[in-house]
Amino acid sequence: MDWVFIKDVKNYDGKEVTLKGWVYNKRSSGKIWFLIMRDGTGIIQGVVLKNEVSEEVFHQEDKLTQESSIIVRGLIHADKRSPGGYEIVVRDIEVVQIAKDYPITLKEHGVEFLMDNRHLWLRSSKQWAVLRIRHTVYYAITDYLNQNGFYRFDSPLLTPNACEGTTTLFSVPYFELGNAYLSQSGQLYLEAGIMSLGRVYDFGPVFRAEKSKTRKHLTEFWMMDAEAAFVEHEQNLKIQEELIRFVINAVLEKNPDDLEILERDIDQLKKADAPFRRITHAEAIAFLRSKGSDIDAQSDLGAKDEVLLTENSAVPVFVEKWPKEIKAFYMKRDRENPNLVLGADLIAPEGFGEIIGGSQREDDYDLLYQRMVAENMPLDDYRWYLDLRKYGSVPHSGFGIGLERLVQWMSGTKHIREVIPFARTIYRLKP
RNA sequence: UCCGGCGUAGCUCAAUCGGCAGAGCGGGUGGCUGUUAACCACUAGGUUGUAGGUUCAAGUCCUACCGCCGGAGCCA
Repeated sequence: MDWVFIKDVKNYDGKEVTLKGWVYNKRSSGKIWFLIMRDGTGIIQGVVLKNEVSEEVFHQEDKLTQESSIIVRGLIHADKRSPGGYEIVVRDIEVVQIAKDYPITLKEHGVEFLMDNRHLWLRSSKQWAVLRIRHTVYYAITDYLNQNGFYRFDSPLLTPNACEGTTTLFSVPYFELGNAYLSQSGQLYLEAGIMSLGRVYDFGPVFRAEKSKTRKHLTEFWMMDAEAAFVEHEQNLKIQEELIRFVINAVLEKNPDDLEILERDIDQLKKADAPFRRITHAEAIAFLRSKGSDIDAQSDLGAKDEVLLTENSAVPVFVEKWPKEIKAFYMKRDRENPNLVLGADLIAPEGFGEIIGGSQREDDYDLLYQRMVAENMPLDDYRWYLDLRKYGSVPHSGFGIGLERLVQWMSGTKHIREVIPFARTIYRLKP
């Protein structure tokens, strides 16, 4: 008898199969009982009839508890009364292990309890759906890049210094060399990579030791950094837009069931697959002031500002051309206005906030050097980075996507801790 | 780090003005042949976060501490 995955049972209508998985729920009614089981690929209802199975199998109902592991054999058939449209008429149930006192019920639970039991919470249907969407987003990003001439280039996670110098880094003892720091971005290394491979990306965990305490921050999160030689600001934005729209379409195509489990408004995602809006930072400030904000002209955008800027927009919004003072040292100056840099943040609609930060990079040795001196950066540690402007410097651009932010938006998840298997936040390191 | 809030059964919560600690879920026992977070009956389950204080009496009021949640800043 074939072992099949629940997602494939529709191909086995009228056939006997074996399913392997876990008890999700059960309902009994005297001489008939229903077994809801899941196997990682889907969920299906089993029907156990008293006069069609042995006494022993029928009385498994007494023993089976939520999340007990089981192997079920039976006949697949379509039935409208069954959730999912198919069910298995059970012939035999083999118990692998009986779960005792599984703590997470199908009722409501609090955040702290669920996070303490994250290792089990992952099995719940909404968490399962989010993880499947995360998988799609991850592979859609790399598919797009691989199809567009980007090579995967793995940046180091242990680094001698801050990438941007501003945020706090986690430090770890490093033999005789003092402290190493966990990377907060592989970008600078990617800039070396493009001089070899032309277009490169990395995709891995990065670390921020800031005591951020919001629904969009993690101390460990996954970032995809891409970098491309001879690509300037305009083309940089074009690549970003194509990539994000590629991801939207992948999720809509591959995860309709998951979006439904999450009660995600699919129309919102469909509407976002259209040309993105673009405004300059100065226009953003003017707009926010017209809405009653007293935001400073040299100010970064706060969470509320991001919401205001996108509240009437179905598509993501690029905010470009920022005052150089509030952006990183490596961003290239705007030829038309030396007080601005050619950077852009991409803000997702529906209040999900910034999902991409990118820029054209400064490729002029002297300008970069001056800027680094002005920021008191340890030049010795960045000699190699300056070298890139000495030996065949080219215009180039890049951007970084926060995977969890993007998954948050795609899945419509309110808090970022639910879109990564095991969230690391300021007050949580377990499980 | 700052501002605000919450800690009561395994879980989610209730407990009026300070006056006998309770319900649903989950567990256990029994019933039911098409259930959809099934339902019905019965049942076990408590150091009210910790330490002090006020009071005849504290889950409730006061102080400190601990834990957590939400938000801000910073960023992806």
